[in-house]
Amino acid sequence: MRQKEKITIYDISKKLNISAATVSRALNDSNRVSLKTKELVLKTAKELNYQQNSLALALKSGRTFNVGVVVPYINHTFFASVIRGIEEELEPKGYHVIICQSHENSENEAKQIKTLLNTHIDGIFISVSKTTEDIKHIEEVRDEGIPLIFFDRKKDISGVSSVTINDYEGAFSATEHLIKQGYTQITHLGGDPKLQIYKHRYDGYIAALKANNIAIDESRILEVSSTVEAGIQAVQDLLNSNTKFDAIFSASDYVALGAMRELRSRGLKIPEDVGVVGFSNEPFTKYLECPLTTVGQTPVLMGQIAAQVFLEQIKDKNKSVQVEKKVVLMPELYERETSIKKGSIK
Amino acid sequence: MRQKEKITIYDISKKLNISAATVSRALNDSNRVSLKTKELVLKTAKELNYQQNSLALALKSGRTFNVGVVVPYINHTFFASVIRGIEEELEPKGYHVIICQSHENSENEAKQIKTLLNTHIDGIFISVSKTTEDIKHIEEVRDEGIPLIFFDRKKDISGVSSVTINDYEGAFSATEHLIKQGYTQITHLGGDPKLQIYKHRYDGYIAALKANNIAIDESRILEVSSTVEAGIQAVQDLLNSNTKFDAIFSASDYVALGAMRELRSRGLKIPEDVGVVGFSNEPFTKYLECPLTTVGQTPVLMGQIAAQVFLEQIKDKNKSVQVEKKVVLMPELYERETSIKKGSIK
DNA sequence: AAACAAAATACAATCGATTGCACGAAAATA
DNA sequence: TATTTTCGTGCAATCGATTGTATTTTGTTT
Repeated sequence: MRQKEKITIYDISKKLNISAATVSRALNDSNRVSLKTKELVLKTAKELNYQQNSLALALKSGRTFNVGVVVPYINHTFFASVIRGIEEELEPKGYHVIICQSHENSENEAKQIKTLLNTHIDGIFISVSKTTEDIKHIEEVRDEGIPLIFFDRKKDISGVSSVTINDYEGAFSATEHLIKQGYTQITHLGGDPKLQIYKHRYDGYIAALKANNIAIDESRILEVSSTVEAGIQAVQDLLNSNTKFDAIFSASDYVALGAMRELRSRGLKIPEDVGVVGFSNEPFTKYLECPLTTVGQTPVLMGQIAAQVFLEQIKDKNKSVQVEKKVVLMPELYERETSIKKGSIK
Repeated sequence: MRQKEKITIYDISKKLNISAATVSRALNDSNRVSLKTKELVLKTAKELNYQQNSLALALKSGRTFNVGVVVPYINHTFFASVIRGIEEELEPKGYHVIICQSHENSENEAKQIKTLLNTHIDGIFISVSKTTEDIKHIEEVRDEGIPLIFFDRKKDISGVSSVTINDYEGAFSATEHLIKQGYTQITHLGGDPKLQIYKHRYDGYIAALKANNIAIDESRILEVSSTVEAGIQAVQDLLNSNTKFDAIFSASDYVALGAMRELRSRGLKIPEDVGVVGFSNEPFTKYLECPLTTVGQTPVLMGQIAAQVFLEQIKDKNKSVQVEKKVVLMPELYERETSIKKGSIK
């Protein structure tokens, strides 16, 4: 196990009989070093296979070229895809991405942020946990002057940038799509409105009904958690309470899947008897025998944009006033079979 | 944007009129500092909200408490889940996880490893890309004395630990399961044997047939890429060439799904006419109307074990001889509907 | 009270790179 | 030729913590 000894600027300086300061300047292409010396240093550096020690640089400069990403769980496709986007955008610029999981728990989230700050990251990307209400730990990041970017799940904090999708429009177009297909009694299986995304999806649903002069029926609106089981339960509740409906707009693909299961087991046909639209474009939706119509959120793009926002903030860091940037992406409706009545003309 | 000035041991030393060395020793609970001074320092540190500067420590000690993970793509459920396991195991020990993507490209992989080494990570976890044949960049990690752990996709390199699943057994039990269900003409849709995992799955398939005295028919064995389209194509090829078969064991869930699609569109019933078993337990497999029997790889566990192996190596680092550790996990067969003939007794 | 051992603390170098300031030499100006 | 610029380079401090080696202080022993 031969531990290769690392080459430093001192090794170069000794070999060339010049000072380390000059070596440093030469490597950084300072105009205070003669061309001859520069070339000599560069050549020697290459010969000795010199690699700049990023730790020493980080200690001196305060920049680590590391960024932190905090998400509830990294093995949820959506978050993993956003992270992919961030990584692919930042990697060419020399940044590394550190990942942290909050497990949908506000205290974990706060702790993760704290250790990230102590690791001297250059920026933080975060999608807040469902339980996060106290935002002190997030404000602290801003107050330390560390660039902070929300993605998807944000909180309204002045001075913090965010990249989200337009959940309102996504829900609106999904609902309107159902209406255009001839469905009129559309239920909404929504999520916890404490998360802005679910609130917006609800709003979009309501607005689409209003825009099409369809009365809003509160009994058709249920708040459920994002699981298959909750979807099954929701349809059971609807049917047992004799609520009439001919379509479901769910704020979650999992809930939509559960709903489909229950509808079928009750002998209802999709899309003939009931149309179904989900949200998120989870990978499984397109692999179903009857592929699920759903709203796609372009997560990789979201990550890329978030990374770009970060890079801009870094660049503008010397500027006196940090302007927050709010990017809102347009979701995309994937019209598949669960909402297209056979023989109907779109 | 008030940039909080960080408190250092010098601030504490000034305030207490003692040397920074003593402060450092007090904070590290050295027995060369009097109890009185220790308490005083600890109290003052808390008052001033002192946070140890991890960069300075890293520069001095050479340990960063960062580890790197290199995977083809982080938004593939399997890899994301392994990373989750690694993160959850290492986070309590103070480690941070840096992620890199190779995009299934050997050169990218080498580059990522190089920049990771330059970032002074304390260890590297890697699942090699499909195109990786030259392993110089991996040997370099070992030669630098950086703990290296392969997971799932490994290369045989002396002195490097690995955590894999027993693909052979997984394939064996999957194939035997089909045999027990009464299928005898079992095709294998395998992957590129350059990757050990696919070679082992192939071997397991062959062994199961032999163990059950079933003749091996080369025409029933196809090598395909891991996509739905390839699965469709494979079944078309089999049917067009009039190859007889009553079951499919696929080394990929995606290929299995494609195969199922094509079988159905040709009017063949699953599992009555053809049984199907996949590999990986991709999330979508259980959400299908006819859930797919598949071999699960316990990826989160794999990540946890890999992290444990790493922690052991760190602990043993002072030991003269580094022993490589090879952990092989047992896969789990999820028996679902695509391989269970109705009315059959398991 | 002197002598010595033990305990507590301080000094200074180190990890590797950057950078303000000083200094000498060469070049430009008077 | 004398004086001022310009240019190239070196010195030393700095980033914050650790640690081997003094040095001082305290306590014990005779």
